[in-house]
Amino acid sequence: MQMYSEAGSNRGIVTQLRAYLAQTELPEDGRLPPERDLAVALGVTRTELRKALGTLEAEGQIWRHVGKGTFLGNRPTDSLSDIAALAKRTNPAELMRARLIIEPEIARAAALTATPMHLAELRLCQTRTREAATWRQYENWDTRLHRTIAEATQNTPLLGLFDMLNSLRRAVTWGRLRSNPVKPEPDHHSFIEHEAIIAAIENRDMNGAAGAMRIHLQSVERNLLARQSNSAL
Amino acid sequence: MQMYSEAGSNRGIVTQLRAYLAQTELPEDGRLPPERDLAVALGVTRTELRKALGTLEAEGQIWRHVGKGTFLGNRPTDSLSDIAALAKRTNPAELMRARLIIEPEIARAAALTATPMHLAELRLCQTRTREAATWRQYENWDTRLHRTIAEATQNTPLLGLFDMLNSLRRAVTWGRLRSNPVKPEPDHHSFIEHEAIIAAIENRDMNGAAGAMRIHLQSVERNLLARQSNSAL
DNA sequence: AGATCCGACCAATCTCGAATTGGTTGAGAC
DNA sequence: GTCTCAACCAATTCGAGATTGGTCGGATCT
Repeated sequence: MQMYSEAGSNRGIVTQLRAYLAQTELPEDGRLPPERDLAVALGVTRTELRKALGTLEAEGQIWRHVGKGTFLGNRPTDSLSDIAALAKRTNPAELMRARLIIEPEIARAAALTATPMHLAELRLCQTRTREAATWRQYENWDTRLHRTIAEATQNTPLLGLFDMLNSLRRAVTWGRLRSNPVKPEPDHHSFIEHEAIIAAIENRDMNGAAGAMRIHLQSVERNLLARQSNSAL
Repeated sequence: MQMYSEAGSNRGIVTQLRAYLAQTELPEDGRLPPERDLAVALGVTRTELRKALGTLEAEGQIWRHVGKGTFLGNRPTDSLSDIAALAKRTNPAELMRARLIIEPEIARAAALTATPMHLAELRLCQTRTREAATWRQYENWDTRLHRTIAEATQNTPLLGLFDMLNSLRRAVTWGRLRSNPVKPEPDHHSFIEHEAIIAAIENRDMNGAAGAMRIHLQSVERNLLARQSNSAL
């Protein structure tokens, strides 16, 4: 707990610092010189300078970080898509909720913008998942199917969001082994559900695509929960 | 263009390599030894080994990258949320489409899960945007308002997606100056629209929140397009 | 001849220690 | 007491050297 005198030379140094910032050409990233150099340049003590910088920081004019430096403007959002950091603070259930919110809307958009090329790719993926000899192969084609839907939106940011969700999924699920070593059953629920999604996209049925995707993800969610509760075996 | 003989010793080395991969304990990340070491370990030439690795890569069993190494499994998706790279391949219009797809759904989820704390924060942001003396301040509180809505979903992955969209927005819009130096008008369209969003969330009206957010973003979009077409002035 | 082996080189990437930077503490000057 | 100064701390960045997959040309073997 520190009382500011606010009447001493502090005020003067703050204005001096403001003047410096106003007249000095800063580099691209808005970084200003290190405290040690800046103190010499302004002819003040580092202690004094730091007090002034503290004032400016409290005002939100600048932000500082150890090892990085002092910067002009607003601190960039910290949690910017660091997959690993994000994965530690979440869990499969929460991730599933996010997927249930996002992916149906992606499917809806895809129904509007998918090209014949995308439709052909979807059909290929569907065939390959049915033919898959191992779970590994199945998951590869399943992943590709879902990503093709995201590509079909022809929207780069949306595709980026989808990839982020996917990376998260891998990071969160990471280390878990699939309990069932055999290949997927021919009547695996995903086949029918995938078919519904693809059909809706082919028919330009936006609501249908979103609904089918939601049903599919809910089915996957149920499967996930069941597998978790069985893991005690 | 290279013709594979496919009948020579190549086949044998591929199987030898498969056996090695099957029986060897690989590190966590699925990385296998450098080609030079592996060639010695298997008692074959690097040229031969590389031919076999090429076959496995064509089959999708492994993937390689200069400086990194050779890895088992599928190559991780390249476009994994690299904001800067993503920003170069998109544009404000496309980004706006993505926001129109995602953010209403976030608002919908927020209406279900927002706590009194979140509601208070939203009210604070709304007040501050009205009081803002400069566009800079206005944008700070506007950004915080939208982020609070994302926080209100209490879903970490969803918040991560929102932050990614936000980072993208800053990166894409980067360098553009606001043409109007004065503070926002008291009847700025955002005030009413924000009010509608917050009210819907307070009333737990999920459809209302999603709709209000959609209307708001469409309004922002119109404003953006108008400003772009005026930029010739 | 033709394929193969071998060494060398290249560019992308990783590694890891040294330098830089904001934050903190304690002794000493005023 | 208050301020100054130097030293130290931990987070971060920087940079030279080592690694690694990819490529080329001459030597070697069949």
